[in-house]
Amino acid sequence: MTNAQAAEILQQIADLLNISGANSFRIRSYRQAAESLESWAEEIEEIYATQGVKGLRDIPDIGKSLAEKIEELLNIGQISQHQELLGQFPDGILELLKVPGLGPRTIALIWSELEIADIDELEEAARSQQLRELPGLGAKSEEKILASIERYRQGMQRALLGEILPLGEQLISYLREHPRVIAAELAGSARRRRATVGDIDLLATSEHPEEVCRDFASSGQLEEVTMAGDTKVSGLLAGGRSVDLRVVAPESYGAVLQYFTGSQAHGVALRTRAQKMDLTVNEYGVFEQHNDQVGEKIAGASEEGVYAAVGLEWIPPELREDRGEIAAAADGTLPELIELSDIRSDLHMHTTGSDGMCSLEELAEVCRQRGYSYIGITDHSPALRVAGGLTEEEIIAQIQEIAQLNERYREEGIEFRILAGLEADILTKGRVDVPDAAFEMLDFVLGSLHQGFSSDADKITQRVIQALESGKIDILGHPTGRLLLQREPYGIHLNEVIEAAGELDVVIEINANPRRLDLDDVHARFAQGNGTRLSINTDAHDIPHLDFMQYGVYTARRGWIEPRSVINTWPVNKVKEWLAQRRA
DNA sequence: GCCGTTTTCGGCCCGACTGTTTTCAGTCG
Repeated sequence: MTNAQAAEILQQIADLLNISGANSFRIRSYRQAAESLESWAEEIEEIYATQGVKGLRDIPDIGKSLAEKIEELLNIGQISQHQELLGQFPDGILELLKVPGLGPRTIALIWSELEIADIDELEEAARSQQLRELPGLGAKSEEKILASIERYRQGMQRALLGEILPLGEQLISYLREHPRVIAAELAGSARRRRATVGDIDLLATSEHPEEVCRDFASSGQLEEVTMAGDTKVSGLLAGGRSVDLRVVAPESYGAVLQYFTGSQAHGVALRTRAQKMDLTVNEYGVFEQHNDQVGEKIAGASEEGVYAAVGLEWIPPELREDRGEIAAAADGTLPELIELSDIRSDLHMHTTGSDGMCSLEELAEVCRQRGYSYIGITDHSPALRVAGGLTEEEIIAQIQEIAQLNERYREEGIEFRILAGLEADILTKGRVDVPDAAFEMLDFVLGSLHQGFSSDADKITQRVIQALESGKIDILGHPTGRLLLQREPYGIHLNEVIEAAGELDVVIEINANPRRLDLDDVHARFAQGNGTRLSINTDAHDIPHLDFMQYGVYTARRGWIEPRSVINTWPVNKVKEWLAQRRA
């Protein structure tokens, strides 16, 4: 039972309680607990095994009652309350909540009055005009529900940040070029750089919002406009991705930006704090408040001002997930987050030697021009034949080629070095696929798992830790094998691996490929807290992939990572010393 | 159901929009 699976069950309980009309604060408790579990790096199974129920209660938003429910879940695999709730409603009812515009009250109504229990029955009832007979629903509601069902069935789900960010930035540059726009910014989860994003939220400020809205709606940027008002435009891009634009006056820009960047949990925490200071925060600004009387506005034009008004330092968007950032901003202990400009090298990339698209020399030249001061070449090891794994002779030949290039840089006085690495497969029983003679000559080895994903978590964990203990791995590559929106991570007790890596002085990679982002933010933060070092690498197989570095940095920032924890912010000599120490 | 700068009991974020209503409930972000 993983934390994510337990969180999913708590969310389902919240949904079912919602439909059954339970107290809304109670429902919120389940949701907050679910989110808290998802951002908790230690596994509940392990916490419970070592510390019992008491350990579970140390997780934020888990109290006596929920700790006992999680205990039940861990012991017998289910929660009786969850089963009872499931028994009260038909199977399709939870899916109804996914239809936009359809909420728990309406679902409860149509279930109790018409026994509608799934989307097909709902569609039928709307078409045959049965819904308008119910209190609070009319002909318009039927139309809206039919349109929503159609949109839901088209199935526009979340997409990779790597796909959304370029689209969002293109829309933002359109807005910035508009003569009436003073400033424009991407908001929502894209601004927080979440690994996956749903809708694209855009904000702009202007003295003439209605003109900006009108022009944006008719600009052709949107394939379809679904709503066009004086301050708000909604629509769909070609392909169906939905976009919301809001345009506000300059005096509210900071407040709106704060408001629509989210996350929801961060906003709630911020406004709760404001309340205690006799202030109220909304999307227009921060206002004084005495005995429910809203008074003078004290901030709103800038985001910095909004945070300052409630006694906080400005919080970088990547941290706004209610994971302790408000307390840190109040104490002045926010982390000095890593930035792209701190990165001096990329230690995971492939050449035509294995399955890459360009030669060693070409790749090195491009990296040098990008401003890196060194790189690590890591083609695949012999066992990975499908990806053109190098033979022992080929590895040695590549090491010699690298030595020649480095010699040339030295002669020409160029401050750039190539480290000879290998992406070695971690084989069964923790054997590392690096030939002995090659190992002696390589600068470093990056170890990765490419096979045997389906074996159980205990075995995979054991296998990886054995590989780390062999001393042959300097960096552990993409440690969970996840492919976002596509393949779940293989079962592995990641925090055990992170702790072992910390003890053995092995570095863990944040793979920057937007499809991977592996380690994720939550575990990266756990690693930093544990003193385990990290390395942000692109795993580039072609020149354009070198741009993935930004996504790795975003993930690190979401994990509160500071430059000191990331070895490829170090100068090359420090990395070499560290490697020499390991070999010794 | 959680939690404590006012609290171990009594609170718990805020406003816009929509459709159905004559003053509001439901949904969303």
